[in-house]
Amino acid sequence: MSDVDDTPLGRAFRIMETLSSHPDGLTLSEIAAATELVVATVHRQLNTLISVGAVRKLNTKAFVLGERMWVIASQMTNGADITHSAAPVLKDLADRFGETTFLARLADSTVEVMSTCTPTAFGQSFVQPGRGMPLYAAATGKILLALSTDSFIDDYLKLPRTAFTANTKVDEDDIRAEIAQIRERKIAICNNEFDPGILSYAAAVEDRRTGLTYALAVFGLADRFSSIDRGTVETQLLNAAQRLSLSLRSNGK
Amino acid sequence: MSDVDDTPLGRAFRIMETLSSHPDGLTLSEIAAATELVVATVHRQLNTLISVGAVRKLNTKAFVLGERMWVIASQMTNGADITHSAAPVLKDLADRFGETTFLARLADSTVEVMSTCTPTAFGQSFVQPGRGMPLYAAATGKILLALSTDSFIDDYLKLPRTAFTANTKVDEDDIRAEIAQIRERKIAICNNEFDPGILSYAAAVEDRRTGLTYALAVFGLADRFSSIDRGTVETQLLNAAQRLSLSLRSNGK
DNA sequence: TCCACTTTTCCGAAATTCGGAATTTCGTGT
DNA sequence: ACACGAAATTCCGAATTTCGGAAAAGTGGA
Repeated sequence: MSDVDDTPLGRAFRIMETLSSHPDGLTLSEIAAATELVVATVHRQLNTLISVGAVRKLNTKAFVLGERMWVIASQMTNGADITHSAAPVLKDLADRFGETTFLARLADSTVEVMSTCTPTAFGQSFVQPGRGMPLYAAATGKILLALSTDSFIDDYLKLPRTAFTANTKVDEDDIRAEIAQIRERKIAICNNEFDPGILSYAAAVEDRRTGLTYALAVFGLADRFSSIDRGTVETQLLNAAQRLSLSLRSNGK
Repeated sequence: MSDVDDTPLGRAFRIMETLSSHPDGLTLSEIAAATELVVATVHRQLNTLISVGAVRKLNTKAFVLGERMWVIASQMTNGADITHSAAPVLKDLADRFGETTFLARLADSTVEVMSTCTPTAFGQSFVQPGRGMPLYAAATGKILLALSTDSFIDDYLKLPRTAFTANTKVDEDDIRAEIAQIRERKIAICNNEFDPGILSYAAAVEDRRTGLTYALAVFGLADRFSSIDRGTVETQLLNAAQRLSLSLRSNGK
């Protein structure tokens, strides 16, 4: 529309802008009409946008913004949309077990806690949003590490480690063995390995829009929390993670 | 990095991706290093990105993602980040007056309520998230309309209007007069003009990142709510809007 | 099958980008 | 104030990419 938009990049942005307000996708001709661009141009632009991952083609007819744009948007908003979708899930889980729950992600080789939820009518949380937990000790760290690429794991394991408690696993072989197990069971457990006296479980949440994975975790004093059957916790947690993952698919308001 | 990224668009995306994870900005040479691109290329790309509004230059040294990207990100996430920042402000206001508060935006010529907050320990809300209110009757509608461009207002006033109550202003001159007043006072009031028996106040929240404006509103039964001094409500509301607007500047975690 | 519409392909002209190298500006220490 | 090294900006010919009208191919309904 504006004069500065009459450049290759400007046209690409006009298209992306149009797609951004149509989550269900638009067809080639609809995009051309909305952007006031020539059909052939839109067609070519869409293909280059697709080739860099900024746009995705749905059912051979509709186009939507692609993974690359979602990753950028997620970064820009600090994952606000995921935090948003996660709130009810965190609350549900917290109330179900009477323990603190939280959502975390990988950032610069450490765990960044994005949001937490304490069971209604209960004291304050042990984890504060922010970053800092290592990937080899806390449950969230373990699950995030286990689901990373092998090359990332290799690099990470070259870094030095600290034994936070007597239970902390610092030996590379031990950690690799646990990673294998976590990959199979889809659940990570941390019993007295990071914070003394604390037991926590974590499951992965897959964001299909960005390809990024997050960790959903429950967290409590071992004395109290270990009285709840382990299988029950795991099932509920996996269930919640699944639910959250699905709710991210079409970014339902 | 990838082979498909060796195209003009791919390079632009590499740069935007890099900037997305550095909210405080990066210098030209830092970007060049991070993206593994030649400095001259990054320099040129940044200029074209700036010319389309995708990137903004800070203090003559640092670059950050620009308005255009924020608008797109905001659209993609359905304003999740604003909703997120607004939550505490909404809650504070709601508790202060004991009335329902909400955040809304303009969408397709109607008001879309993004999130609501009822005072703690009180019944349910009158407004449900979703869309539908007209721009000439509800307080949120009025403020959003008043702050739109003149051409938008002209177009909008050509549409037909309905008198929801005996107080609804439907005459074009009346509406234009009120718009002028709202622009000056920065506050819109709706007393019994849309929902019968309801009094509401709305103020504008400016999102400097996107250039978009949102409406922050308080909402209550006229019988009860009108007992609170009008000046007090307006001051508090403007104050809250200001606070929210500032918290959007640097998207603090 | 025919028709109307949408999508894809073609292609020469025009615009944009690339990046090495030269030039200018900026920040600092003396 | 002056000099020096790093960062930013400008230059420019070669190479790549884009543009959009027009033709061809594909789609779906009557």
